[in-house]
Amino acid sequence: MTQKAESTRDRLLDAARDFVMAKGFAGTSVDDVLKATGLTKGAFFHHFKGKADLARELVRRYALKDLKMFQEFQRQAQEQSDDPLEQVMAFLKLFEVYISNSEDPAPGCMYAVYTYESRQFNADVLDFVSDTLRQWTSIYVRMFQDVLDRYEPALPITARQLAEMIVSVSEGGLVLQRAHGDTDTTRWQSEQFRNYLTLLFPTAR
Amino acid sequence: MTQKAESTRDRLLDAARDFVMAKGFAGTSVDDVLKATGLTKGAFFHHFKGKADLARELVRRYALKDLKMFQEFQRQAQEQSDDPLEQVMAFLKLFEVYISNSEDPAPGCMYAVYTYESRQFNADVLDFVSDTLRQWTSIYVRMFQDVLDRYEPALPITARQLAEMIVSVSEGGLVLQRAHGDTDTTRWQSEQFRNYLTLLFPTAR
DNA sequence: CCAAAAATACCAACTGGTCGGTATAATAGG
DNA sequence: CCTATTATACCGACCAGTTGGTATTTTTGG
Repeated sequence: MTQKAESTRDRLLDAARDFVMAKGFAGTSVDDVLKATGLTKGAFFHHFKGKADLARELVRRYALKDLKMFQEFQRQAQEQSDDPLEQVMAFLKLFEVYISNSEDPAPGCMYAVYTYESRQFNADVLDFVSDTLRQWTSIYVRMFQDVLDRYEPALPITARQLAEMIVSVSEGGLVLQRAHGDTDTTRWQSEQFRNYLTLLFPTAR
Repeated sequence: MTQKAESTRDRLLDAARDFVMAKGFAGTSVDDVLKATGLTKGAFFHHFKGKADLARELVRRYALKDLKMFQEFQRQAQEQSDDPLEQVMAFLKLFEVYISNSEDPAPGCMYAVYTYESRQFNADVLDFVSDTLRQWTSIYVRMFQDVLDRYEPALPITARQLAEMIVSVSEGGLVLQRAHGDTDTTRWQSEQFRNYLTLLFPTAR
């Protein structure tokens, strides 16, 4: 068999992810996950020390996947152009396509779930979320720094400010998208942000 | 007595709000609220049909307060200037001050809590959240339409696009603010958005 | 105006069910 | 056979919600 069936651990994590993104972490019971996977307590507590351990592994796996995806987007953006601003634009477009093509009926960000249920989690898990968001931001910081190194902005602005703004816009877009049941609010917001960049760097092109 | 002590119902709602904003709705038990208020089951189920009823009343009260606050901000902004763009700027500044002066250690938006725990709530509650967010947006739409009626934007853009962007930025700012334990991320993001407006409407002033 | 009646507000104890978690037994693969 | 994995059975704590009751306030009718 070239492709082994999904491991029990991964089946548990996948099911847990779906429940957590729909009902929150506290709203997701271990029994929910077991019913969805057809497994039993024995399997669950063999793979996870407890529900808190599930929380940690869940967000760690989510962060790993996200990071890989962003690195892939960055790679594709870099091969599309040598211009740093065009690379940022390409990166954002890849992100937009990814979000609006999600087959998930109610996509969202797991970090947002964790931060809005913050008292459910250990400090180390919350620190991990905070750190990972900073890491996500710093990917953008590097990209925008390259832009600022080449082009003069129309307003005094730092790479960090721009990076934090697109992260913020993305998170907010996902909240609104979920609230309204859209598939394209986040993409729309990202496009708006690209408009802003166009105005900020008029010397480009 | 000129000022009656806070009603039992309001005490329950206040305590519930604090718990929900810290642990989520599913993570908040009725007993949590009762322990915090010193009340008992009898009082709770006298004032609310059940936990679902609490959810509804909680978000309705939140929306009412928010709406009043925004109307007050709008009133103050209008009396500060006759220029529609300056009014928007003043409104945003009032919002920024409000968010970063919040005594709440982890402020946030209740609508975000509800949308990220969406499967915990009845359809009518979720519809209410969606409608209220749209209402919030449309306050901005009216303000931006006044701006567009007077000034030519540097890029073709609609009032709705701008309105949805500032709502999105606000929601996202609150997520990041909670994640990092800041008090000023949201204010920072709103300032960025004002930069964008400055670039968009260069003919102003 | 006053007392009977009724509605309101709250309490303490309890119920059936679900929660996360454990102990142990069965099963399976190298 | 032996170890990793999964199933079964069970536990105490906690969950939302119910019950029966008691003050307190409001309404009503003579």
